[in-house]
Amino acid sequence: MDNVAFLSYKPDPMHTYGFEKIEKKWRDKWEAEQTFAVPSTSATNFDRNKPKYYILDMFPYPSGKGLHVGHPLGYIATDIVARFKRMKGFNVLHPMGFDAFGLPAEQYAIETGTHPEVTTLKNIENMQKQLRQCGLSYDWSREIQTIDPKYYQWTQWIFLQIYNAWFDEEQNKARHIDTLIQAYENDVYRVSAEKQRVAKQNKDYVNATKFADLSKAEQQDVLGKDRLAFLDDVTVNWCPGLGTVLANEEVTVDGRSERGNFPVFKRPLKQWMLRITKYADRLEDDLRLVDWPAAVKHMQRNWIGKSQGATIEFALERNANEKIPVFTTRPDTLFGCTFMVLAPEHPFVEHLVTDDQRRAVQRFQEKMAAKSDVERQSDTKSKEGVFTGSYAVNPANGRKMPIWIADYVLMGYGSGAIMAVPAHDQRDFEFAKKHLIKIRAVVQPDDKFLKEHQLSLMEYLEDPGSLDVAFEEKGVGAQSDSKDIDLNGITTDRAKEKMIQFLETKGLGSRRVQYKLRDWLFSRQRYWGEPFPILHGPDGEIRAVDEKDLPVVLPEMKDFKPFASDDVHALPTPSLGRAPKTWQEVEIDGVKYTRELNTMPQWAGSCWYYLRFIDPGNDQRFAGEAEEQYWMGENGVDLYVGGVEHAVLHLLYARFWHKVLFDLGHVSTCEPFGKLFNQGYIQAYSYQDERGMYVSALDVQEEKDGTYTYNGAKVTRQLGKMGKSLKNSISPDEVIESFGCDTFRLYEMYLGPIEQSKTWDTEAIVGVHRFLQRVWRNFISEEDGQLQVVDQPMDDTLKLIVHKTIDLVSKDMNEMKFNTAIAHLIQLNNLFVSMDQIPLAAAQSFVLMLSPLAPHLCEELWQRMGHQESLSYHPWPQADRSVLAEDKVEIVVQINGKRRANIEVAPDISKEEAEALSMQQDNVRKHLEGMEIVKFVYVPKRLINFVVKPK
RNA sequence: GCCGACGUGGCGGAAUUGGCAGACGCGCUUGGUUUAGGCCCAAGUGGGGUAACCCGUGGGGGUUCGACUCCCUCCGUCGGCACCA
Repeated sequence: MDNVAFLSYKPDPMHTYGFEKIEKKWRDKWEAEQTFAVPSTSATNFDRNKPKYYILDMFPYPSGKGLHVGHPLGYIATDIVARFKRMKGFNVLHPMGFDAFGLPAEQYAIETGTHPEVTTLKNIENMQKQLRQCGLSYDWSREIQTIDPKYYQWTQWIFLQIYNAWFDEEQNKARHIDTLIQAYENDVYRVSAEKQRVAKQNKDYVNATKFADLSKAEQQDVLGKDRLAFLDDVTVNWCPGLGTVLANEEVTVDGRSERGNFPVFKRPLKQWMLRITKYADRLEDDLRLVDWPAAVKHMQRNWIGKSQGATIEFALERNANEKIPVFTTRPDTLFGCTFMVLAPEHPFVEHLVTDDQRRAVQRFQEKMAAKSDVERQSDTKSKEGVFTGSYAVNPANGRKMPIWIADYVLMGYGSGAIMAVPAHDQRDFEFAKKHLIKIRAVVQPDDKFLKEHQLSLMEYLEDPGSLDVAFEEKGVGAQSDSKDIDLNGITTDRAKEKMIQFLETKGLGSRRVQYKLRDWLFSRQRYWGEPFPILHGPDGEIRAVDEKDLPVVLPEMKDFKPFASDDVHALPTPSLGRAPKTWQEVEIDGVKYTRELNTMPQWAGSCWYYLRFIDPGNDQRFAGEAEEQYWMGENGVDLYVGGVEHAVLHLLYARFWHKVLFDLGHVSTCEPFGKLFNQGYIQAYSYQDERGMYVSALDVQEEKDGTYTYNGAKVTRQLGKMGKSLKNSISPDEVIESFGCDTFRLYEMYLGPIEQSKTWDTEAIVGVHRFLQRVWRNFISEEDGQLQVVDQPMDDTLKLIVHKTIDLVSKDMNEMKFNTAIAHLIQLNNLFVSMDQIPLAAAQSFVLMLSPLAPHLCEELWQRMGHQESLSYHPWPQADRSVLAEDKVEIVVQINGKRRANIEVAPDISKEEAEALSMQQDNVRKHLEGMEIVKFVYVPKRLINFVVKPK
């Protein structure tokens, strides 16, 4: 069947069951009876003693484009698990909602010229309609929308928790800001490390002896140095095309916005930041605790970028008191350091440069400043740099080293300066070769390396000719040339350790853990987001909105467009600047405050929505304590399913918020998502004509020679995403209309493992449809529509097969291997086809097992079997172990690994009995003739193997 | 460049975790039903051979009575990170 035929294909009514009627009947019934609604944990009809299972989908953005068949893949999978767990006796929480704030919704609203709320609500309604026909067992009574003021009231509340918290390094957790104020007021401010650090940063306040003596604005300024949410002058990613700044995570590698693909520029700006870096260590460490795909953990670790090493102070040659700190992960190679490199923007450069080098350095700095980030990052080969004229002293051996600046050292990481060890670092090596700087090998390579390059150890370490390959060392020992420390002949790991200890005792440096993770830029200049619950006073005081005054409702505005611009130099201006003055200005006790005009980023609402589902109607707290403890207990969300695209952004931010809430005592687990599962994508072929235009995939014909044509013209084929613009999108609606929702669900699951990407193949769908038709025909007579099931016991063979299937399908369900579960059910059903009459017990087990996958059909059959209650909460069938414990098993007899016979034996016979029995087989005897048995292997229940050789 | 995952018929994919490779479905072949096509039903379908049997899980090597599965190595595909010191 080609694609054209698929469109017009309708199963023959003569040979299909009336899925349209059946599916509508049961969907309506579930909805009318609220079958899947979960009562409050304190309700009388709620059994708190039953185990809980919280299963969650990543909630969607209500985009205007509607769903294609790829979207429901994860929802169908979670629905099957939810239905399975209910039958297994769990209280199942399975909610759905919409993440409706943010750029995509606003961009769509701008494109269509209507208010984002109107378009968003319309899109939500449309998506709900599409989701409903997939037969998903959500508790819709718990639906949430992030744009609802009753929801974002708590988003704002959580922001205030973060704002009113500081990170106590000693306890390695967040605490309420009052504890810090108290410490300051108890005069600790004057003497504590905090005070000194703050004093250093705020030279103006050094003279104040008491915290209380500072002005309100000054106090807030001091506290801002420690609050987990704070205003700061930072270099931000400014995107004029979108009229907003973006988080690092929202900028692509080639320096464009992830949404809209507009160019992004660096520029300094005062912005709200969240101090996620304080949690870098715990975010990294606690990945141990969660059951997540290795790839996602890997990506998060990569993003956090923890590396262990040391900070080493390098003194200037001309003045030993002036020091430049560097960070290194290879302190053991300190003796091999032959020069230093600073980032071109490093503030110390000005101080270092000598008169004769000044012009060259300035020219280089200007050149680097002119380069965009994009250019600088893509250009990893050139290794440009210039000598500053100054020298530093290697603290370990007193050698004099030139100080350079170069493009390959970044200001944003470590201290913006490095010790260069050209012999043992690829980049330093390339730089040293280009600029003819001395190379010194100090780590001894392994024997294999020396052999390959035909070098002796001495040659390697001394001969300049060997240094072309020096940086390739594999590291088995280290050399040193100081009397104070001996690293010779020990492993790299031990040498690192020894060097750090040496540096610390000598006061030359210290152990240091460095992270790539930066603080989270939390403000946006767009309209369609949560307003900050923050007020600005006339004297620069920052003041949190009182909790009782939440929510700060987003003002009604006709013109909500961002101040976007083609002008690179245009300044970021918040859209809320267009809001009425009555909204912008607030008077408290005679003081006029203005509202914060930035809004929160798209991620804010999704950082905690899983907590709201627990108790969505609560207007006293984000969720009731007892409810939170029950549903989040132990593992948090028990199963969280969504795409890998959220591996770093959403999942890192949500973990961070959750940890703050945990530290402040608002939630009971330190991790929100115990188990995470990434569903794959559904891919589809798209077709382009000669001009590169996409043509409708449904109208493409495959020719006999394997090429593809559209209206007779040749087109090229490519496998990729499904989408309206690619003209290869298939909506669930059309599939459900032709084949029914049960077939659609079954088919999506049958394509392959959920975690894998797979190709949508319109042809194969008839396979599972045929299966469901056969199921129907097996149970319901075509002539009279009567149930064809007899209340008779199963014979032994059928019993064994049914119980084996129960065993296998149960296992598959637990492991979410729905494709193999379906295969086993098809197999059992094929057995039913060959039977005249199906025993009731077998039919019931079969229908129960199929029901999570094809719920409508199974409910109908279940009812026709005489049951009043929905099977949704009926216990899952149990495999009878005594049936499965066979009294005879067939095992293979092999000779030298070759199968020679099959014999039936009792499963628990002895090795000797097995040997004797197998010897009685003619074929075995024949092959043993003239042979000597060297060894006899017996694997109980599996096989027998004779190892023989000619006599 | 670094890190990670994977490689099984014409296709999507199974394999009780080291035990009869290819379950199940698509496609294909033949037959039935049908005015015809579609739908539906039945049988067959890794390769070679009349057959007994032989060969087969990217290539090569190893461990084992026995390897898709474990180890080494090479090749290929996909994904992540990318001047992070």
